[in-house]
Amino acid sequence: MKIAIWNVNSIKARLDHVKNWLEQNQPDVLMIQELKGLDFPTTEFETLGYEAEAVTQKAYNGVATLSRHPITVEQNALPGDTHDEQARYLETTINGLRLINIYLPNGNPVDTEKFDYKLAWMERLKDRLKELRSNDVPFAIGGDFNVIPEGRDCYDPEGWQADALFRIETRRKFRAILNLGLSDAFRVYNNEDQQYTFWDYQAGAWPKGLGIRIDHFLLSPPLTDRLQSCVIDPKPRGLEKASDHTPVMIELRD
DNA sequence: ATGGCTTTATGCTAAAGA
Repeated sequence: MKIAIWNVNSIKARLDHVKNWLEQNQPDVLMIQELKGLDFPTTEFETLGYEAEAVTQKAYNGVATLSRHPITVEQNALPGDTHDEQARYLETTINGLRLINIYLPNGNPVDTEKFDYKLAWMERLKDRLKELRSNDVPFAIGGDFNVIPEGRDCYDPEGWQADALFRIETRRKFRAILNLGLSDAFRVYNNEDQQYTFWDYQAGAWPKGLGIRIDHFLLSPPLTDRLQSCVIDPKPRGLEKASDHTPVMIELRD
């Protein structure tokens, strides 16, 4: 089973890129982040053989899960705060697998409530995943975590130190989530440094190769044991009118 | 660079992203 993630930075602006990528890569599931609008083009994907479930809001955020197999929606918001209106979480069951699609808050600037919201969101996420682990529900969680796990996952660790994506508080929360027994799928078979999923639009970051790794799959133990590969596909970042993120895809053995 | 681009909003500038 092939499962992919991609922060598309507006599904409207990136529709053709996403359709082309689906046709070329044929994943069973694609979890999309940053839809950036209320409308989701469901029928465009049905034409390609994908069922779609989307959680959207006006202008910002938004996540959608596309699947060749039937989708059961388990949660369309992260439990733990009924006042949280932001469209960042979609938990589904597909082919008997619990697949969680997240767009974790950015958190900048760090001296504002945005950073507090990020850390609180990560704490709620840990609670939810802990619950699934306690109930022995195997799961894969994927998406834009807005977390640089280690210094080797960015081009300039010193320069990123004060940023919400690499602050020590952020990495501690990320580690606490991993310590539920999850694995960073990319690191199961790949020990290379400077492997990125995002390159800024500004300052020639893409042509200079200055990126960060912030889009991740975390797997619970039974799925880690089934992991065959986890690959970053940098090609879409080089297209005209590209998203600033590029897809990551895992393959699980039957 | 105190964000150099990019996108959404019912716009003619602001907000957000990372």
